[in-house]
Amino acid sequence: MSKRDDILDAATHLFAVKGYQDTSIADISRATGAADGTIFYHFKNKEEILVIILRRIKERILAEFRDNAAKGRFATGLERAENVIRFYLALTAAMETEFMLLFRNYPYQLANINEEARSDLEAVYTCFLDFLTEAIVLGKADGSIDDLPEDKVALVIFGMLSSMVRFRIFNLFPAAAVYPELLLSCRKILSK
Amino acid sequence: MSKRDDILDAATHLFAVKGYQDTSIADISRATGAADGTIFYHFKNKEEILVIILRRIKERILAEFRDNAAKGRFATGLERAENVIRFYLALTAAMETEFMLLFRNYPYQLANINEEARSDLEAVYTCFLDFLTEAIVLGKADGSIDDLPEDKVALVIFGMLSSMVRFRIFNLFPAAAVYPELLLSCRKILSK
DNA sequence: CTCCATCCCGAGCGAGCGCTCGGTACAGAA
DNA sequence: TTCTGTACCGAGCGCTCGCTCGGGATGGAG
Repeated sequence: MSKRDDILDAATHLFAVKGYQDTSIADISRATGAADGTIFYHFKNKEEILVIILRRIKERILAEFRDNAAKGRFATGLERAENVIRFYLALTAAMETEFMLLFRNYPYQLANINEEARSDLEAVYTCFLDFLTEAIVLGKADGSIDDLPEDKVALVIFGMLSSMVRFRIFNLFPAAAVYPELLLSCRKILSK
Repeated sequence: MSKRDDILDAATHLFAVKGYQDTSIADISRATGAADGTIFYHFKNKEEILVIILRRIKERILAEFRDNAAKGRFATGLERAENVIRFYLALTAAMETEFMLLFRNYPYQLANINEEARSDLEAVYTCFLDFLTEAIVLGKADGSIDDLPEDKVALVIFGMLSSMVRFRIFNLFPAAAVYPELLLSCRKILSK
């Protein structure tokens, strides 16, 4: 493992757990054994570290979603939609640290002033919303899903899911215990 | 208006819009015309400003919810639940700045090390959840709401609502356009 | 008037921050 | 062997931050 990767991994963890602003360069160098100077040899500044981390996260999430979409075969649009939902929940559990970072405020503040960060964050959200919207369109066509504006319903469901994940990751509520009701609620919203 | 209130108002706005960490004492003094020293005459440190702001927000939100509950008369539990939901959406619009602050990460970080902040934040969430849970229990009894664990369903609905409000407040998605579908979804989840 | 409390001011402190820069170590090419 | 490029180090610079402190203005009580 190269020092550069060490730095990215440690920074990902620290930015997620402590937050970007509360993580100093000294924190990262302490966590990696690298000197301050080494960090600025590999990255032009602190902001660039976060931008590159967001890029890595985006690429991994998009790849995972494409993988999942490629291997699934479903009889109805509703089943496809439920697969996307369950996959999102599983992915947020498997990539807990990464989603913790995505659920923080700072990346969105950065997105306002950094074009790369903005497009990467957008891609992550669009990815899930697109797959879900696509499934809803199929379901409306085959009659398994209620006839409602697909992008709006997708956004409502996305909000519901991401809130539960946020609650779970930040230990605000025992949200994992609610997953059965969560899936049931999604089914109620989608079906006629 | 006393200088102390000026400081609290300006700090509320700045903490909400820029974030706690990105707001310096100098920012607050510039916004109020008060000197740095004046701020530390009224508050023992920067953290205390936020703690007092959270206390004020909690008290106002709890009062609003109690007001709403006191004046409402509803035939069914479902109608009562829908009133709570609509009231939450109206309140978040009326107190946009305050909810923007509540949706930031820092207050929760603070809650981990400050008992007052923790209990105030908890009270805000418990307030909404309690009113909604109560309505669901009534609805289950009178048959207007499906027989599901009331606290879990309340949490799912709360998540859905708060996500949409967050999307709207931070301009992430055009979430206000989704409010009709949001209410429809709540009804679908609650009814049999 | 004096005295005291309250409110406010702003220069300046020490600490911590992101970042620079002169330097070292070492591997492979010439 | 010398040269060159890559990786890494850590002292320290310049700056901003939260916060302190000595003092000034005002107003009511004695």
